[in-house]
Amino acid sequence: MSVTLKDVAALAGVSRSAVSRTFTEGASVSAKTRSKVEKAAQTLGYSPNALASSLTTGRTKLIGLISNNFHNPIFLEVFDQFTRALQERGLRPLIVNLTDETEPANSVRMLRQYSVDAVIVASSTLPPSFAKAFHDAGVPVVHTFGRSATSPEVHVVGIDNVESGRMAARELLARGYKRIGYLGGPKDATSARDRYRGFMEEVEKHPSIAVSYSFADNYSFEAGRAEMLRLLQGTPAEGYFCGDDILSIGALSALSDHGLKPGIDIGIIGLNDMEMSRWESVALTTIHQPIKQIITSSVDLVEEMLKDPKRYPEARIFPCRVIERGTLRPRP
Amino acid sequence: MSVTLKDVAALAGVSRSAVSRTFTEGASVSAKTRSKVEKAAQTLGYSPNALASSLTTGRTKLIGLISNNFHNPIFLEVFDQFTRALQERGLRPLIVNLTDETEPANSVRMLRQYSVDAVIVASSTLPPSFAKAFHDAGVPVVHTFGRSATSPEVHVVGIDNVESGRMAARELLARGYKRIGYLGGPKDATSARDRYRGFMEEVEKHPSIAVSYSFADNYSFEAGRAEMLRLLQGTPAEGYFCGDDILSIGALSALSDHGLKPGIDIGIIGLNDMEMSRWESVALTTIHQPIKQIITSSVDLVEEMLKDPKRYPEARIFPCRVIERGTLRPRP
DNA sequence: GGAAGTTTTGCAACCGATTGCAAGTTTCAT
DNA sequence: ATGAAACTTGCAATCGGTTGCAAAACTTCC
Repeated sequence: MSVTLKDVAALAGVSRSAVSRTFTEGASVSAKTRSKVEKAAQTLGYSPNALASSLTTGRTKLIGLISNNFHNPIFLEVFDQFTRALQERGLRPLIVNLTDETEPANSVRMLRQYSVDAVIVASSTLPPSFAKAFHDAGVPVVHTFGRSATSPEVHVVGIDNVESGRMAARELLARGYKRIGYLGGPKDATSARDRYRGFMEEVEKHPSIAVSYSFADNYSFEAGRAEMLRLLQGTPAEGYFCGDDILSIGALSALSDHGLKPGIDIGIIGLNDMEMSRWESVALTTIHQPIKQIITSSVDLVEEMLKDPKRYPEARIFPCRVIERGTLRPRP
Repeated sequence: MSVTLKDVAALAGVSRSAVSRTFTEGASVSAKTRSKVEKAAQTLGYSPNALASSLTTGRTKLIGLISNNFHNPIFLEVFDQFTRALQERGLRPLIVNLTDETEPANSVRMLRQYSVDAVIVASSTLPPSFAKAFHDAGVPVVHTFGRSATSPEVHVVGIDNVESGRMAARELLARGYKRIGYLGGPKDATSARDRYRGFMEEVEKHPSIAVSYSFADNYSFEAGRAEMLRLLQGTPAEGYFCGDDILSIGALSALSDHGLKPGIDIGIIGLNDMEMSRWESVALTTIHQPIKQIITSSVDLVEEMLKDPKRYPEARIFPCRVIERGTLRPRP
């Protein structure tokens, strides 16, 4: 069927080793054989079977990319960045869509069957234990957007979620909001909990401030909208920190239903700064999470681990910053 | 390092063949050996190396998934559906992000190196020749969202883009718009051209109707917005068919800048019916493209091709229908 | 020209599985 | 108990490559 090493060797009149060597970086071949081989390979249309070679080399260049955020548009950006960053380095993403399950066992088994060189868990909602399961199975792993504090056994790249919560609280307070609220992602997501913690920590320094909180069912437009609609049935706060831009946009939609103007009637600050938040019709004031840097750094880290799988675990934390748009009242 | 067939065989006290056979469907093993092997495998934590077995079986269950639409949110839905559908059937998506190139040679080579069993080209902008390159290289291929008419050599699953153009035109005419326009995707995308063709074909039956057209730079919010802003500098038409929901949403944003109300001042009809179009703040009237059915059918087709790689090429065309929301004036 | 040093080459074993074949074991009817 | 038929099993070759090792082929230098 397809053309193999042997065919090329035969045509070029050399041994199979010679052919193998012309296709492996830094192997010893004379210019003469190399050119003979290359010509033969050319005419036969040969290209080496990466999977076969992985058998002996132990490297597949396959990287498992696991996620469960398929309803948050930010993830398209994340996907785009990841696939590109991996491709640029000659690595191949093998996707796992975890939409309905959070049990690592299956994914671990499957990814081991395919001998992935490493795994990237790209999710802010999966627990550290999920990533750790790969580590325990001997698979190098990076948890991007993961929780840093409590997972010393696994590489984590992302932001300090607690600090981002504080930052949001400070921002709302600086704008003079007196009754503020946290509208977070799903209660069991580490990111939602950490942001909550930071937010509360900061607010509690100011006893005069009234604070409330609630958690949406997941990081999605619908969940954000539903939660804000619920809040609007009672007495809403003056300003909200929504734990993610997509929640914010859902919340904005709820406000609009009630004829409320964001930034005027009710303040909203999000987190992520996704493309959509920049749209003029959205103009969301938000905390910028440096997605691109986080992803590049994650892939860098993956490469490091390919060289040294026992690399000492590390947390790479990137700072966030507030992006001023139109959904908070101006600072006084 | 990792535990292999041999280790299990040794522990279970049987030959390697016996182990292999207990792990392959429908092979001949006695209940006794099977249980011995399973126990040994259990204690060792063995699971077969899919790549090694692919060497002899010639099947990897790896499916190349190629796309270039990483700036259209619809693609997140597409991605979600594809990865799930493949997973459910025990197939593994190997992603290729084609953002900057349209030259098939590289992708073909790479995917052949990884011995993918088949390739799915998920793009409405790549030409039929792109998909054909895989066919020519002997790789089974399905072009999802591809152009059906002129590519008899490759399986295509999608909609009839020409007909969708006609449908849009009929809808605008039925609402009594007298000056209508097509705001399409990139000029070199087959989908944009076919929709244009159908649109014009239908309009030309009505000589009294004034028609105009233009093409956005790509299928993105920014491109749609930019193009509509440009149109608004002159004398815009009364109703537009935007060749994709994301273009429509970009266009809506432009209208809003000019204080124009969609459905009242200017009509907009999109195509796709993506999640976002259902958001109350968007409420886009659009032509529903049955994404889920298209994707399921594509993966079905992939499975068929695994059984019979020489399967006679087929176009699977799914009907669309208009979804009435708020961006067209009501039918009289 | 020849010794020593450096490169290049092919052989053969190996990576982790599968599978045709023949020998060994069961089953079962007689 | 016997023989034929049906299952199981292990051997050994194979899939498409890589790589350590020793032999062969070049260089270099005197």
